[in-house]
Parts: sequence; C-alpha cells; structure tokens
Amino acid sequence: MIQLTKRTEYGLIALVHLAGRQGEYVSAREIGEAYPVPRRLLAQVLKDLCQLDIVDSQRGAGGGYCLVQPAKSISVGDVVAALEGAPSLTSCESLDAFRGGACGVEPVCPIRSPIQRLRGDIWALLQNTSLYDMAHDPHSLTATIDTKTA
Amino acid sequence: MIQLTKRTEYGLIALVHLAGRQGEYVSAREIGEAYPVPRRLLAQVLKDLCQLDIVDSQRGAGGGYCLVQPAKSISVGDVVAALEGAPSLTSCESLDAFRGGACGVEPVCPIRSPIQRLRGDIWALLQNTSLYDMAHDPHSLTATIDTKTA
DNA sequence: CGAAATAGCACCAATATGGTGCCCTTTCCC
DNA sequence: GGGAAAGGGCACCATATTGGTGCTATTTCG
Repeated sequence: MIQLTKRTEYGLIALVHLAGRQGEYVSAREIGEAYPVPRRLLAQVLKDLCQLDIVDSQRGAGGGYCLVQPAKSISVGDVVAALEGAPSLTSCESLDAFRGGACGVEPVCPIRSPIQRLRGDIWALLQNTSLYDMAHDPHSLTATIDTKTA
Repeated sequence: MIQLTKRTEYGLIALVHLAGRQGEYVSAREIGEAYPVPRRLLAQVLKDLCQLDIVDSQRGAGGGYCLVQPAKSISVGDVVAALEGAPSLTSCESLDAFRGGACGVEPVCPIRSPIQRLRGDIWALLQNTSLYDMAHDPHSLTATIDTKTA
C-alpha cells in the first residue's frame, strides 16, 4: 500500500512544527496541543527521531525537542526512512530471502528491475522535498480548495 | 508504508506474463506454474482484474485470461488503483472524516498540501510506467547486479 | 459425460498498526 | 531538598490488513 503510517504522519507534523521554531526546544506536550494527535504516540515518534539523530532532546522542565539540522537539509525521505525503515516497493526487495538475485520467484523475475526503478524514482521525490518546503508550501492555506478536485 | 501488496505484486507479474502473449487466453494455472506464486491468490487477483476490466476471462477448458488493452496502454498505476484502491499518502486523504478541508487535525494541517503534491507526483510516476515498459525493461536480466548496490 | 478452467464465498492465521498504561530518570525552579 | 515538568523505556492490547486456503458451483471444450 502506498501510504504513510500515522507515525510518519505525526512525525512530519511535529518536525514541520519544530521547523517553525528552529533553535528552541519545544515539548511534545505543546505539539500535541497544537494538533489533535495522541500525545503518547507523538512522544514515541519524537523519541525515535531523536535516536536517529533527526532531532535533539532535552530532558527535564523546560526541555523538549529541537531540529538538529536546518529544515532545508531534512527531507521527507529522511523521515520516512527513519520511521518506516529502508524503502522497498516489493517484499522481495526487503526480505532476507532475497540473496544473490533469487527473490524466490524465479531466476528471472519479470517485474523486479522495473519495480526497482520505480522505487528509486519515488524515493528521489521524497528526498527532494525538505521540511522547509513543507513548511513553506505556497498552497498550505488554500489546500481546502485544491482537495475538492483531487 | 511505501510498499505494494503481494496481491499487486502477483497481479503485475501475471499481467506482464499476459503481455508477452497478447491475444491468447492464458490460464491462471500456467502463470502459477511459471512463478512460485500461490495459484489460489493469483486466481483471485486475476478475477478482480477481470471485474475491473483490465483483463478478460474465458471460462471452461482452454480458457484463461487475456489483456483487454495493449500492454502499452495499461500502467502500473492502473493496476495499483485497481487492486489497492484510490491512492492516498495520508489517512486524512482517504478517510471520510475528511470533509470540507477538516481532516480532524486542525483548520490548517501543516503537511496536507505538500503531501498531496507528493502523492500526485508519485502517482504520475506509476501512471507513466506501462506493462509494456515493464516487460521490456532493458535491465531485466542484469537486475541481479544492480540490486547489490541498491 | 468428464476434465479443465473460472467464479464466488467463507474462513483462518499472521502481521502490522495505532494506541495506552505504568514507572523511571533528568532537569529546572522555588 | 522537593515538586513539577519533561523525556525514556517497556510491555501490552485491540483492531485492521494481509496473505493464504477450502470448498463448491458454473461454464466450456472435447
């Protein structure tokens, strides 16, 4: 299924929020209050993003999370990779059954190569969109209109 | 998760197989024997693709499935849409909770618009790859080498 | 008639996902 | 020092999706 998980969704929302306050430490609480997102999950996601060096955390009162790099150097792809693992369109691309070219289908799987190209292209798209881009999307405020035709 | 389901995977394999024998009716049995794919599932997928007018079916002995359109006019996107439903990167794009712009997050969801752009771009990629392209991918036979660096 | 083949339906098992509970540790500030 | 604020860690549960199977009916060819 071509769909981001809620975790990734929440992560992106949080990161875009952080992007708007670069340099400050923002608590998960604040983010959770800004959007109707389960705080608990949000905290987990933020914690994961911290372990993966996308954000830094500060414990204790007045603490929170903070982007490690400028918003322009963090891509959606980075976030997806961090929260959902390495990308793979088909199972044979990720399963360990895939060794030396035999994904279990046959010596020559008829769709592997083109699927890999697609995966790469999709990945490139995600890599080319930064948090900065998301935060400054020109249509953010008029999205409501756009979606009616989407 | 950015990954095709097995059903879609099997569907694509089957369709590429059919693309190589355009005009003939090929049984699910034959396809199932050509690749280590559960025949039962394969048959279900083919049946679905038939109901969605991507293939035609012929019952009885000597029957099977057959592409309705030339391989060049069937895109991966068509197949994915048929087997996985309409595309949506985030849940708010597909849920019925999404009405009039309120996806439940807030009046202004910070990531909706850019996510929609991404979804559109990804979709375009899938639409621009046809079964013919997959069947004639120049690297199909050397994919083994490519994947080691992927 | 009988074999081959699709159609349809119901069902199950495994996995992923979303979400919550509980408690610990760190830090600030009074 | 103590309490509140905040992150860290773990285990757990409920649900949905997914992958897969069984069985039977129907169609068609020979």
